[in-house]
Amino acid sequence: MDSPSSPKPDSKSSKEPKAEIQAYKRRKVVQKTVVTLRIESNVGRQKSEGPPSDLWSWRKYGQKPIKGSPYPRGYYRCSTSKGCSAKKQVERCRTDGSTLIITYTSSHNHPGLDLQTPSPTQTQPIDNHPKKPKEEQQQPIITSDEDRLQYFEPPINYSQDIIIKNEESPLTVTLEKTHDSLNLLFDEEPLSYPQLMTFSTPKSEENDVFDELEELPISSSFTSFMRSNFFDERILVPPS
DNA sequence: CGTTTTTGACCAGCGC
DNA sequence: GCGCTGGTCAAAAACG
Repeated sequence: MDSPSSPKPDSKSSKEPKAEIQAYKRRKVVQKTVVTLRIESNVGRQKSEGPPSDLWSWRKYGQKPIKGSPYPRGYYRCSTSKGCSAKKQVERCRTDGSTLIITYTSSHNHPGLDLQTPSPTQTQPIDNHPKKPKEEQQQPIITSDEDRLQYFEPPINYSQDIIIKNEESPLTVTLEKTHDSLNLLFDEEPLSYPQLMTFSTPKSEENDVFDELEELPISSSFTSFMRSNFFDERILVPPS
């Protein structure tokens, strides 16, 4: 179940070492927003991966098989703007192939398409953010660092449940997107979404055999965690 | 012809 | 200190 082509990563082809390799990310302290959406039978454009669903264009720059997951993880970069450093990782849930896990990193330096937010004056109903000024869609919220600002907009082309969770927080917000456009401006504290705490009962879709095609020892905690979010609990709101 | 995707290799961080 | 895993780059191929 390794590489479908050459499962033998040879390293004999020693080409000249690149001494100009840019410094990789030193740490993974960058803010990451994980959006978990369930792919139902509603998907019609997703071939097999499901990279779209955003307002920006993403260019795939890498793909790697994740240990413990039968599905590879795709690495995308925003191609809408040349100077945009927004990135996202798309992968499927190891236990549910119907669940797509999109991890957004960095942020966009440009507004998304005008597919939504027709009224610049009419802000989104979601403004429970204390720091949510009036940046409609043009001026980025520059607080301190460029990594701080973030144009975040969840996929709005599907009708599945979207679970947004912060990597650095056990918090998991599950919200159900109906058909409206949701503009969420995430900061480093997505702990304030009292209105987004809506949950829709997941339809009993026909899950593929992914449920048992793997004999990987999944931690019971993980399973419990998943179940808690998908079937029992909807959101975990830690006391700020 | 330009842009995007694919694939292999390389490197850094982390765990053991 | 070594090995493993994850993340990114780069070249070639594919596609529009």
